[in-house]
Amino acid sequence: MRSDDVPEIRELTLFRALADDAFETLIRGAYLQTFPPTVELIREGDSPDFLHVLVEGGVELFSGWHRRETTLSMLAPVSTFILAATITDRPYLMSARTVSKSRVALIPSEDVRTVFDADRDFANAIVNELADCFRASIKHAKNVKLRSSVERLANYLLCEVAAQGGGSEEGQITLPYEKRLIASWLGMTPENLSRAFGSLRPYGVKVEGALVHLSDMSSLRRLAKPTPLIDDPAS
Amino acid sequence: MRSDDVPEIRELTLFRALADDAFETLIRGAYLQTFPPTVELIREGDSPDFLHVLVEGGVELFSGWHRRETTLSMLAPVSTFILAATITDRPYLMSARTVSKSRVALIPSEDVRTVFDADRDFANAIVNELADCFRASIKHAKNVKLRSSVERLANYLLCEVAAQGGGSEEGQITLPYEKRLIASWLGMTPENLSRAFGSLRPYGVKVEGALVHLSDMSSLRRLAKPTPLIDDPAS
DNA sequence: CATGGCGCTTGATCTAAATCAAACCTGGCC
DNA sequence: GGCCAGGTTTGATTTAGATCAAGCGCCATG
Repeated sequence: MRSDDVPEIRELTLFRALADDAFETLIRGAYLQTFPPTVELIREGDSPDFLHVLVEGGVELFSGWHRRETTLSMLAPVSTFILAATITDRPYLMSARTVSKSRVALIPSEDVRTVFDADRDFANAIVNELADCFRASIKHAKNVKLRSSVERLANYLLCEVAAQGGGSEEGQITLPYEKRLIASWLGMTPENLSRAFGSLRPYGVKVEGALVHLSDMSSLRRLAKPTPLIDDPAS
Repeated sequence: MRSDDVPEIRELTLFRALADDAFETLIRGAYLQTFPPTVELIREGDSPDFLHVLVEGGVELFSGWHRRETTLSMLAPVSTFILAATITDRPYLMSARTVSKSRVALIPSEDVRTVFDADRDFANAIVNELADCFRASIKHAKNVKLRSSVERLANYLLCEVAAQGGGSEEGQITLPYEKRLIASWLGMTPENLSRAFGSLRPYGVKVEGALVHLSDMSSLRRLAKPTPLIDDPAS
């Protein structure tokens, strides 16, 4: 494992409270690989041999069912996947694929479980991480079941502009993923995402490729009606 | 707390591995209440003062957003809610309401966190319970995003007949909840659920009130295409 | 036993989104 | 610099599901 990446991995909430020797145990048995885009790292149904850590790039968690496919999560560095499968040693429910050139650390699941048994702080961190994942999944289900596709897009844009340091009235974002991936995560087709962007034009939303300008966020908020119980990742 | 209920609560996976004194700590501070149907036990956004244990009856976990509402989970005895909120001490993301006369134990969240800090086996059980909740939520999101409403109903019936001890070709179930609640959980209106039942008639599905007869389960499976990665609660 | 309320079913209509097709645009590769 | 492939946009059409309305049936209550 390149020592360059270790500090960034150490700083992850999951690992931060770990005793040094416990962290060393995990890192010593891990290895790091760089993957080009569109490589399938995990296939749903498979056994979770590793806890993956995305160090650089981007990863999509998705699932398929008889010629249909949907995106369930989009991961940014630095983050782990899939802790719930690793800790319970049950088959992956989701597949994972790189969406851009990515560097991923693979930590053997057995090592994770060994340290989990031994290190109290790690157990605490795991509990909080699992609770966060579960809460994120509930928010996603609420988003999909309670809102129309235009409402989901509007709220997505408001979240993204907050994450990218925009103002409270105007802002600009660069979409972090291809539009067809965002469409899939939001539960719609790429054509429909395009039409949804179009229907937000009267609310001050202007699209130029991957660049999106928001010039009337009050108006957009009135349409979107954001709530921290769905839209705030930290809540 | 009535001593009648304590053995059933003790047998829950979450509490089974607890040391006797730790379990006593939880039970001593808890109290038990009986509620009539349609009582709101939890409101989303509120602070999680208690971990609830459903001892008898039924509870629906649901969420609302500007005049819209959806069911996110239907709980049967004996089960707990909402562990993720209790353990992280963050606001409830879902509301809970009784769907029939129910007996519910309320265990103070502080006691839960105290025992979590002190009892290693409890920490393990909590991790597994959270992972299970997260996995169930992923399966629900997959069901909602990947399947049509008829496919969701067909798979629901196949699951329910397996849970109620039906055969592999024919079976009969009693719907455990009102149809409008099942419709909400499956992500459709009551009218649409009725029509979905109707469109399953050619597949051997016959409805009489809350009683459902399945007389051609091979045919129904070919339509439903069940997969353990969505439909098996134990997988 | 009668009445009223709520859940469910059915019919008619509307709408949001998917599907299919075609054209355009952009970026990467030769 | 040109070409090609993939992503995106736009148009037309279809479809799944929602909405609205009305009627029926069942269960609980008086």
